[in-house]
Amino acid sequence: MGDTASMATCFDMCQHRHMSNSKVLPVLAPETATPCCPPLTERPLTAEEAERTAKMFKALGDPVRLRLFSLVASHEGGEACVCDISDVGVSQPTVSHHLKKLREAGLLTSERRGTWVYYRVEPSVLAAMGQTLGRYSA
Amino acid sequence: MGDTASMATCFDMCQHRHMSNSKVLPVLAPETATPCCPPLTERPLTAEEAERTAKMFKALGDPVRLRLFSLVASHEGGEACVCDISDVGVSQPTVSHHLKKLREAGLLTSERRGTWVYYRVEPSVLAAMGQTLGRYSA
DNA sequence: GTCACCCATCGACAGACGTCGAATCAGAGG
DNA sequence: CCTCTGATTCGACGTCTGTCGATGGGTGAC
Repeated sequence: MGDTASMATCFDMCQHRHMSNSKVLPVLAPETATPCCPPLTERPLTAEEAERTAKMFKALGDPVRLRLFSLVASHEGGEACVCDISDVGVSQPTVSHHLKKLREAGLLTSERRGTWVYYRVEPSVLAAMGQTLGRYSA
Repeated sequence: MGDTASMATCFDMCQHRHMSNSKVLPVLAPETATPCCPPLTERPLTAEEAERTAKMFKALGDPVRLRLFSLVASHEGGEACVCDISDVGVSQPTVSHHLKKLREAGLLTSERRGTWVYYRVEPSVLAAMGQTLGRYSA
């Protein structure tokens, strides 16, 4: 299950710009990361770039996953226990399944503390996606 | 086939900030549009918001579609004929199928001029997606 | 230990999705 | 008119995916 790690490193090459929250995020050596993806308007994506980038968008392409992600992202303290976000209209196994997908896409990280499992947003991957969308909103 | 229109209007409520390209884009009356989606970190998305927003991400969640979109977005003049972007490794009907999906998601618009059909990026929807991702990359 | 609780995994199923070839539609030009 | 070319639609097929109930694994309390 090394998907999470590979997606996380995928991003870090994408940070052409400065990040103000470098204190919070672990700093990875650039040479260990594979390049992720330029803005979609810059040049046509290669097949591999598209394959890699599509996984991130696909992870947010399901309504339930999007709600779960939003619940974690907006939760107090930046993290949420599974029991806090299980009320999205699907069964508990399904919630677990979607959280796993989000984890595999590198969008969330999980940590067990005692009885509960806490999920937390991986900001770097979000930033990579935003960068891929380009500067339309500037 | 009113999907394109509804997605386009979905965005325009999202423009809390000024837009410099209002000359290019049609200006829609805000009261005719349904709100799209706040940043994912601001508050949990409702079911309808998630449903609507997920469609946009889903559209970019396929490698072939992502490449097609990138080909249009990066093409000279901001638009591309289908014949210019049909070399992505799938058959021509499949290309047409994916372009239709991107159109229905509001990400592309198409226009027939003589023999050829030209596709063009809809910048507003991209902006809405970027805004939904929040300010991680700022 | 035993029980209760939280969460993940398993197995199965229906529906959605990507893909193709064939057919069809739309213009341009004989 | 007919034909050629570009693009979409149709019908079919295999695969992927979201969902569930049942089961299992881990942790804390009694």
